[in-house]
Amino acid sequence: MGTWPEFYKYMAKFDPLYIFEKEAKDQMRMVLNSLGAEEDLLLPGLKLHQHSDYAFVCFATAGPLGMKPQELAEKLVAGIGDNPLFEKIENVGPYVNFYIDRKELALRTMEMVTRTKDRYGSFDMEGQPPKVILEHTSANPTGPLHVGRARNPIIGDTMARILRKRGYDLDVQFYVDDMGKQLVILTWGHENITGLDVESDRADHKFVKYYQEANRLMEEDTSINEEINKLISIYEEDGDAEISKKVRKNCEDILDGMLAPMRRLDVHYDSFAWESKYVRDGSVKQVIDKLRASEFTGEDEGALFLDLSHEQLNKAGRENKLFLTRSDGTSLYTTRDIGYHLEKLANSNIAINVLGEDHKLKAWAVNACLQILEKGSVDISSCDSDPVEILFYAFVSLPEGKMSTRKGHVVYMDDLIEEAVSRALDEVEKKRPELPDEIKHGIAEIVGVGAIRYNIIRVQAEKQMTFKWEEAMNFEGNSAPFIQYSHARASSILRKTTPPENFDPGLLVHDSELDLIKTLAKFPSLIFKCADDRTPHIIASYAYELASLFNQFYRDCPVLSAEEDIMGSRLNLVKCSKMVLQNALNTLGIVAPEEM
RNA sequence: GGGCGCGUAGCCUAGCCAGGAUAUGGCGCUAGCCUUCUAAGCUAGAAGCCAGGGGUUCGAAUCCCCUCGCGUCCGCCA
Repeated sequence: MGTWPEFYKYMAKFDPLYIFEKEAKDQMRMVLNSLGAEEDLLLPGLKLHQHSDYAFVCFATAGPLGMKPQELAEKLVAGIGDNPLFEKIENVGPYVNFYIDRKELALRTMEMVTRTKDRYGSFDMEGQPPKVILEHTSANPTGPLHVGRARNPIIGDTMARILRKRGYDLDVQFYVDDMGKQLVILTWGHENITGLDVESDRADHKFVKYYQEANRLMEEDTSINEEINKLISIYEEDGDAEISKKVRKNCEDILDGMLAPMRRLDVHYDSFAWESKYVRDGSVKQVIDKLRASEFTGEDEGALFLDLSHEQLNKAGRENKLFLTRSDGTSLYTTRDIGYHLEKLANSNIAINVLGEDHKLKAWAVNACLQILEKGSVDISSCDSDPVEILFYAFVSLPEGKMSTRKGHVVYMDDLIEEAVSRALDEVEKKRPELPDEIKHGIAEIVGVGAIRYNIIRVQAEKQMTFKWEEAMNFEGNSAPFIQYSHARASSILRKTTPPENFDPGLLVHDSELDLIKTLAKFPSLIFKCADDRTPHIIASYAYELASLFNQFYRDCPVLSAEEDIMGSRLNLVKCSKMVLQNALNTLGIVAPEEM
């Protein structure tokens, strides 16, 4: 990123708060230096804080300087003196508090929002941006996506939007598992089972029934079991072009069906990686040969395994072998995944996967193998040395227990979306009966779908969730419709008058106005941090906070009835708020409606 | 049995990585606010041994150790 002043100029271009933070730090550094502090003592406590805009906590620094914390705080305040960027800099006991000059902040923030519009909160990388491959969803193409799986695409797609705003060159990939047994089983079912009630225009819904029935038949009839197993090995060896073609066709159809609810949720993929490719092109065989030659693997009746009892791999557990091939030498899922990831690493600077917590061991093994293949040794001491970065999420369960297609304990995404949109439509009918039907349906779709995305993304990925209809359908309080409603309110004001080009931000002096501006200012630095920390759920909190502050402003500060100068300033604040609400919602993949 | 993750008011949840000043919001509950830019909104109130116990520290929801509870994995399945 270059030298410090260059970085400063870079950040100041995108983040209106940056100059204030830098100035506070520079001032602190200057005074601390004059007091004889070492460089590493300077800034342990300088951060955003509830009691002021920036606060420096003096405890850690005072001791080594031979001062009492409060004494240091007083010296700092005296040494810094007045500063045009800050309204006031004062100490409260051992704390030094910086209060940003609100007029200065309003000016800079509103200027930046007005100028950059939908790019506010987006960063450009300097030079060639790093290439990131983000893999998400990658669900087995056997049937419709259910709610238990829904966390993956929503976390993935939101993360993708954040990384794009951060400026990365992003490729979002869906890894299609077309080598597994399930596809062959389901293809056999489709060819051989008749009389099944499968009316549906969606391949995923149709095929899941053949899949379930074929599984049942396999269990009760050994001859069918054998027949299908034979088919599986023919397919794996690509021994019959006709069979391969059929399986691929079914896979594509199911995949297309599965992605229908994703399209409705505005979840996007840039490319699809087909598992079979890595078997057919020989890369999996190369992986196997190379791993077989390494000191980290062993063989058990011809089956290759990763030896987890090896001192560098010491991963405890009852079973210390993680198998990489079958006895007949054919590959297993994990091994093919390594082939895929080798290609990924070759084509990217950063590879990120979104995975359920059940994949932890496998993901760990893939990373270990990638290290073995790359450098012949393994470092499992920290995730930082992992070639592939993983975002894990905990499962969504139903109140009655785990979601299971087999037991019928499932809520499909399609049903969830249908229900959400239908409930949203009820609300629109109640609240806006005068609107034409077409508009009502449009709003219901936006609101229902938004509510689902929001309720899934708002919770930290690694926390377990229990799916409850009442919560998923929440249209008030901490929910997408709450935020959308604020946006609609802002739009409604702006439909009535156009904000003047020239206005005085200094007229915005009400606490509600100032709090709102401060929150508008935080958006870019938040995107930056959420991108680097991989924490998409924080954007949900932010959007809610912003909407809430806009609603308070809406209550406290009449816009259209205000005196002309003030109206001009407020109209511009509404315009900026609308813009940032829209950008925040867009980051969450949620549509910002003009009315609702 | 072992690995990994989670545990914050009746319910859901932020903060935890980089320890500091009265622990963030929502749902629900109680009491209010629509002749005024959309009340899917706003205001006020009650409600917390931050799972439990030790430790480190001037200071711990946050760091370390132990215990308990929940989830998940430990297939020549994917």
